[in-house]
Amino acid sequence: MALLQLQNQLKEAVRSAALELFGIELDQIGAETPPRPELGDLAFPVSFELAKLIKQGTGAKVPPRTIAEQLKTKLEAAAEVARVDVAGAGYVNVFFDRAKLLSLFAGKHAGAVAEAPPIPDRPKKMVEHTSINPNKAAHIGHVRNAVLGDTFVRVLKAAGERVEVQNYIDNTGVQVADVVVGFTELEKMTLDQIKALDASLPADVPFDYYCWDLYTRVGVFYREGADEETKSARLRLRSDVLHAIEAGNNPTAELANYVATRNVERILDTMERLDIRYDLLARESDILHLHFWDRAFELMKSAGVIRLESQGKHAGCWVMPFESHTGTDEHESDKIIVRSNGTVTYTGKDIAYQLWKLGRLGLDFNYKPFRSYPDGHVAWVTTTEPNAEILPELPRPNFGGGVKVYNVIDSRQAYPQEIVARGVVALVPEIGADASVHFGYEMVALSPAACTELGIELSEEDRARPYIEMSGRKGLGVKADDLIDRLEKDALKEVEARHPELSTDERRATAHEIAVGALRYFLLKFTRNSVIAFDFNEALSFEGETGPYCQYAAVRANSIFRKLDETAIEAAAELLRKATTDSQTGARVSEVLGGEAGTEVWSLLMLAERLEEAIAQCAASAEPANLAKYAFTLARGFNLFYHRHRIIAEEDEIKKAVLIAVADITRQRLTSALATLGIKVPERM
RNA sequence: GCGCGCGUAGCUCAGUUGGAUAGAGCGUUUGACUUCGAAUCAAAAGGUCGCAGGUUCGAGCCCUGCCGCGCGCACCA
Repeated sequence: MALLQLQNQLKEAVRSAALELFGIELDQIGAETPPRPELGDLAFPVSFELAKLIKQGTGAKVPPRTIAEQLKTKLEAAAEVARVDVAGAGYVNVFFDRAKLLSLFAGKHAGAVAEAPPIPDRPKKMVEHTSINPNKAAHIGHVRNAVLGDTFVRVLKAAGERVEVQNYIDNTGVQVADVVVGFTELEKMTLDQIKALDASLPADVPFDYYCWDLYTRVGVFYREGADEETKSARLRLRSDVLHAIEAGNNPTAELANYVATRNVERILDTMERLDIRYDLLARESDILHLHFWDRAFELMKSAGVIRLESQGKHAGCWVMPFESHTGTDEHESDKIIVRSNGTVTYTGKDIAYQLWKLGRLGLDFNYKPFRSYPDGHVAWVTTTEPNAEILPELPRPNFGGGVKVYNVIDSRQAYPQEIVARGVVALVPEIGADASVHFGYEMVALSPAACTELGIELSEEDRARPYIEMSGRKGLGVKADDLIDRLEKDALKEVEARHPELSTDERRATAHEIAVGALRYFLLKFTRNSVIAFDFNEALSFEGETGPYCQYAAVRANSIFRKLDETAIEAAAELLRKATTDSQTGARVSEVLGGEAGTEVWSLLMLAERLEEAIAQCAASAEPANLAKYAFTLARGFNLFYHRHRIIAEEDEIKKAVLIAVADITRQRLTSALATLGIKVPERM
């Protein structure tokens, strides 16, 4: 039995006791962990609520402590419960039978949490993340998006959900058009020349890096060094390119497609370094050419979700009424979906796409494989070509049609996201208002110190700010690959100093895992709505509350078991099982787990056993930082335990068995928690 | 102007649907490697939880007002 089951059992006991004693039906029973282990293993603050309900029902004022006393006797009946205390103003504190619980937990292979198989009939959840404009390299702000999304996917999977991961490719946007203008106007290049350039670029300036610089140069080209007439001619150039891309089937569109696809490939390479993968790349050009919008437009018109304005400043536009934002003189409250020139806005396209994700559009993409990962997983991409996917050896999954969609998009887009969600729910009310979730997060900004380090000159105004926003347009930002390279270099230096006996490949692999652990943890330890003011020292640290700290704890634990006899774990479990029948052994185990030192060991076990709870809570709250904190707390607990006890040298057989069991459970749970965060545990570090 | 978010230790941040003595990391000071790995551990110092009211057995958390900061409010994507 797992701890979670035991908790649920006790909650049921509280529920039936409340019904029996007071005739009150409790719908939700809160159970919490007491602030200090001396107070117990599980606390029910339920007496306070019952006191309130009794007063409401009968008018009788019953002190919470009196209620708690009555609940106490009911809970003490459970076999796993050693005793129950009433504490404070009326807490019901449960103390478990430590020896009994340890014997229940020991020797099992509990590490399978991260690979919990999805339940096949489970309705599918969709997570869209990354969605970087494919016109330049990814920066750390993009990585925050991808790491949050990928981690949340892992959390959902660990909680037994079926999940589909999508990456939206806006390959027809102005950003791509800008880079195309850069190639054709600034570089005067043809598609063949671009391909030749791409093939000849040095390793330290890959295609997406080249585009990064070109993109900023185009920005300057539009804005500076020319008279107004020339500038507006240049901007016309941009909109001509944009239209050509949208229309498709012309040389400009072909060139743009090459640029976008190459950038997507490079971005996927970057993400793969961080163990981030996708099931489907959904391209905007395909949404356009397969007429998803036309269908959505018809649906919206016939449902009366949008209306055609005949007068006012929005005359000729199709708008969606949006009353929650009161209109002012400057800003209308209605949201334009179709412009007066007949073109659709981004929001309109997004509604169509969101409908498809939820299986409510009545149209589908065509698909073809885009890339295969080493383990055989395939990321597919949408296409307009019919039957493109017919490859008998590669069965295609069914994409789309989820019951719930999480869009990982930064919180600046809260307003457009709200409109999309409302539009969708207005069209298909039966899916419910919570089918579209904006999984928002704050941006990664640069600290003034980071800017200085990057050699970025700041204006006086910017220097006074707490942080400076990154900008792809201005080329202001830390490229993801650069940061990963630097982390790997730093980690490699440490590994080389500590483990000269390892081969070059092993050292490099270890350094890579440490670098990934450091970066992923750094981006996950902040809650979603906290702005990360990026600081190199903090991000490059391997000490304190970091990924490597957590990895290190697991590595140390593993090294104990590498040195122990292979049968030690099973032998320890056997001895602990004996303790449940043999009263003398049982008393000794209780003694080892008692007292101040024993309570510390016991607390670690309790914490480790709360992994499922932590994952479930993380899935429900959609806050990956919760799990990151849990992993760190568990690692910290283990490091203390490690320091206090010598397992291999322990002479007391019973104590050794207890220590082995607790250390084994802890390392399994820690490894599992880290895996769910996308962090691996190296052999040595 | 309206909407959203934030304000907690010197700094960066947590704080579990309102719950017990508000917690971490970094930094500072001090101590611990002859032991299963010191990327570690222990100890100390550090708080008017922005301000003022309110709700109740109980508020960092909920409500109201104010102050400060950030973001958003396009026939841009």
